[in-house]
Amino acid sequence: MAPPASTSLTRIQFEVQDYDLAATLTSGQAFRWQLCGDCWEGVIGQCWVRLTSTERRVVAEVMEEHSSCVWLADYLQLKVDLSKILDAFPTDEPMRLAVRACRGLRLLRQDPWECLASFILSSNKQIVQIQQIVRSLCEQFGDRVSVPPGHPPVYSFPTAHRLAQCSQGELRACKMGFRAAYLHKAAEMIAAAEVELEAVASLPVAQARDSLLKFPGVGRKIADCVLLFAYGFHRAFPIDVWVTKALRQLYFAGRSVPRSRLESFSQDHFGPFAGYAQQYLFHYMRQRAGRLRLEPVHSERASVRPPGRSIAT
DNA sequence: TTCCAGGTATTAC
DNA sequence: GTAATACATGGA
Repeated sequence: MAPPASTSLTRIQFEVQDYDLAATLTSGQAFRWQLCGDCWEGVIGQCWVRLTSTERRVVAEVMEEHSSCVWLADYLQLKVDLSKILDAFPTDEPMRLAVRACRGLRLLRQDPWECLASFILSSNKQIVQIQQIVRSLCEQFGDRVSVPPGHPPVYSFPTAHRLAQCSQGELRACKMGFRAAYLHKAAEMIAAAEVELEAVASLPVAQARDSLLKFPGVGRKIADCVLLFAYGFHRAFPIDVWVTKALRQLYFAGRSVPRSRLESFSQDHFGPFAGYAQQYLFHYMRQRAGRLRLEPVHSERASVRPPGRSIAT
């Protein structure tokens, strides 16, 4: 376990248009971002990151050794022209309301293994519980990363090789229940190079999906999450309980609709950025149901910055 | 206490 | 092929 390599912080500013950082980081794509005072703190790869945003800027603080900003711009998809994406959405009333509710929401570009593993842990779990499991997994099996002086320890997401080495019992201690067997087997498959996640990126979407479906605990929905959140396949359209509810209520007059019908409708109706539209509908429904509580964490971590107002609106 | 959660695998028809 | 059911755990 390597000690922190440096102690100095670097500040990087990005000019942006239409970037809603809070919506992006709380929309159920990634599970490691925490509101600390008026900042968001998380880990990308081996790098601790603190983010804030204003109307025209995203400001990042990272340790000096990670100050090349290419990886961060890629993760946050800062260069994406959002207006082009929103213009491609269908012009119906539900989409208009969803965009009005969370305009500026972006899809992230995450590491495939972290995304795959996190979503294997997501099945039949609430987002807050997924966050707890992932945090525990990182603390138990991740590596310490460099943080500012006085900051509590922070850990990277554990590699597949690391998780393949530990027992299912050790994984279960992170409260993941029956998902431990799935995660462990998936880690073993990666470690044995049965599926190469890097190669999936260059496949056509159907073949990419088939590759992901080889992992235990991965069905259509989780495969589509990874296609969308890690690989950037913008037509992937994960249908979970919230999106099912959104489609039924907003497009099928509340009727019960077979999953197969929802799948065909999603592919026909939402266009080339269907996955983006899906994320707007997902976040809109959760917002409407009052399921987004953006309160700063009440721990010593919050004292790194003075508590500020909630970003929730 | 009961229901349900960014589902999947298994079994039954 | 579609429909029910078990699965670990904990928030609401």
